[in-house]
Amino acid sequence: MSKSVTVHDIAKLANVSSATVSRVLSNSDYPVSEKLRTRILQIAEEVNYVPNLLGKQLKKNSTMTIGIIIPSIINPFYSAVAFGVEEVARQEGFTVFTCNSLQDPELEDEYIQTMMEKQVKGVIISSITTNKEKLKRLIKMNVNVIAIDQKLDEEGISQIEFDHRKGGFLAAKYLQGKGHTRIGYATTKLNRPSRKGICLGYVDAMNEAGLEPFVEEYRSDETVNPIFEFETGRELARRMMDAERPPTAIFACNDLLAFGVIHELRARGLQVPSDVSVMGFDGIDVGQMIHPPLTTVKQPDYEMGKMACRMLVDMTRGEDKPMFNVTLQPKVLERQSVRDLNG
Amino acid sequence: MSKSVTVHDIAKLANVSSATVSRVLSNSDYPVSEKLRTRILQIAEEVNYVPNLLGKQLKKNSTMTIGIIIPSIINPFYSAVAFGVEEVARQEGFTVFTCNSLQDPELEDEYIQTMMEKQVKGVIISSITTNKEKLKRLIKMNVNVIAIDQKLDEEGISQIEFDHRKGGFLAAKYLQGKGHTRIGYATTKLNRPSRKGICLGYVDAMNEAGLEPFVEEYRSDETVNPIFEFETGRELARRMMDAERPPTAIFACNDLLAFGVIHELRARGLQVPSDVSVMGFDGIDVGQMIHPPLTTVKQPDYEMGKMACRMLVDMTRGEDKPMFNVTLQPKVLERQSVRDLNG
DNA sequence: TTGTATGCGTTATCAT
DNA sequence: ATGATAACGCATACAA
Repeated sequence: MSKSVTVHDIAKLANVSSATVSRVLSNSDYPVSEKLRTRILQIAEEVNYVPNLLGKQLKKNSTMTIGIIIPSIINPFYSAVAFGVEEVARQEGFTVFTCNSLQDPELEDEYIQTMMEKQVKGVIISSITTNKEKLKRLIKMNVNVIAIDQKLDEEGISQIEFDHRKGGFLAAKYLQGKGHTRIGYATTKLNRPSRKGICLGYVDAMNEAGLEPFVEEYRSDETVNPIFEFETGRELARRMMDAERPPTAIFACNDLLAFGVIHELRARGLQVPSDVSVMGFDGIDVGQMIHPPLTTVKQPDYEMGKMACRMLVDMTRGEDKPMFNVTLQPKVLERQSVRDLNG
Repeated sequence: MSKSVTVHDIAKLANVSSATVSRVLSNSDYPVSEKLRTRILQIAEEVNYVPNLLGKQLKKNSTMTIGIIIPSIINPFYSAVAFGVEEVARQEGFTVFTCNSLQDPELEDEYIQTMMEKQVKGVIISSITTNKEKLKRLIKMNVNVIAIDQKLDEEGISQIEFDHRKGGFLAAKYLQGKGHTRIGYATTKLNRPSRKGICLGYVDAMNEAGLEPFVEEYRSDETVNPIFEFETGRELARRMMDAERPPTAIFACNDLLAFGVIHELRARGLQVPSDVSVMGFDGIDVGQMIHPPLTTVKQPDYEMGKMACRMLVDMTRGEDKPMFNVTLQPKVLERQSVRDLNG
């Protein structure tokens, strides 16, 4: 446990000032003679010099780190987002703190606080709190903030939105196009804008076609566990198929839920899609690994992460920060879980 | 973009010294009169004081941050590990840098370097490089290191191992117990100890039973993409079923691969498990969401993450660091993808 | 081209 | 109980 070597140590060894050492080792464009430069580099190499970024960052008042706050890295959707974020962060020389808020407002605020204290340059957040005080403080502290997934109407925050409503609309329209008229929507608690958006879009499409919406909502509060989503899907499918007029197609608010729906249908001896069609939402990878491959609405998770980080990095660079929001568009991923009732 | 407020600012406002302010705001046990304490706390509150951890950490030469280096957060197995790590880190007041090495030795070394420079207290790593020089430097720098998943025989590194070999053995034995004699093992490239371990265990069990091993290896180098694993599974299943004596049971080196195997079998009109049985390895959550629910060998991912972080935290505390390794034991998760050929 | 000296925000040591 | 000051490791304004 040797004390770590500093620029001063190297300065002594090289018989130069620490300023010169710093200039060399920090790749400053400040002129230093080749002779000294090589000598210093050599010594640094020999003694295994490792710069202490704490000192540098304190001095320059700038850390090359950002934070990402998401409900849970276990959720395939968010892990794809995080992967995208990290990819461009790495390319740009940033390191990223990953924070799982577990959908707990207190935890979320706690993490925001920590990010401030650790002096991150930016935060990418999927926020679920209703009280945005902490978040406003973040912005006041000159930390760049980008909201993803969950809409966040606060001044000074750029958004990467996803058009959930249009996604819901497209899904219902797609099912209608396949000849379905009795289309159910299975959703977890409608307590978040994204969920409401999908539902609204679905209802729009049903109304537009003169069809009666059939929404089944799981009211107990959600957790962060993929299996919970799966089980919720089973329960909702149960309820819907026990209804007086069961649907011929079930549209689920996310893919994991759709997996549960399919599971329950099969348990009842129903075939997907020949007996009942199922459609998901999100487009996670495993959707194409199950049987039947899940037709779903693609929400570009990985790309969303990359884009968010790209915007963040740009913001940290440009002095004049052009604020703008991006709205990503949904796309139907046509696979094999929907039956065509036409002809 | 107001300059952030420091202990000195507060000191001025309260007409006290910055030392006193620091003592109060850092919850020091150094005695400060109640009068001053409350006044300082009040002012800090009013001016929205946010401590700059950079200064504190530089001074104390200790950051409450750790790093986790894994191949890819997109892989459900590693995201579960990361989730576990983050959970206990949070409880213990640590923040975690998440790093995806993408199985690239250079990237891995780069991240190790960054972790050193950022002065993390510990690193949890699933290392795939053969050259462990950088890692040794880490240890010399007094950073605690815990190896997970991939074995790492270096002095000063604690390991959380998983008994892959026994896992492979158990799987083969399980299939044998169900009456299977022609059991194939489908694996990605056998270039990592963990994969070799599973294979060895499988071969052990086959030999022990006087059965002929049947290993099909995908030789091209793997990537980090779950879909790649899936496709690999399809390809391997194709090869195995095209063999002269196709197996009645296929054991895959991970669950995603098993998904691909099942997919390919179905594409050939074969039912799982009535025609061919399939067994996976890892026990990721989605395994129970597909059809049929996948029988597999559980590798305790989440618990592994928690345990690794717990050990790490303990190491950062205790002055005398008791080094020890943990070997987690495999367990067969009996679900419905294996047919019982007996009676 | 090189060196000196100061400060980033914090805490710890030593006086008072 | 409180204050003055130095120090953590680094980068930079200024002097030489």
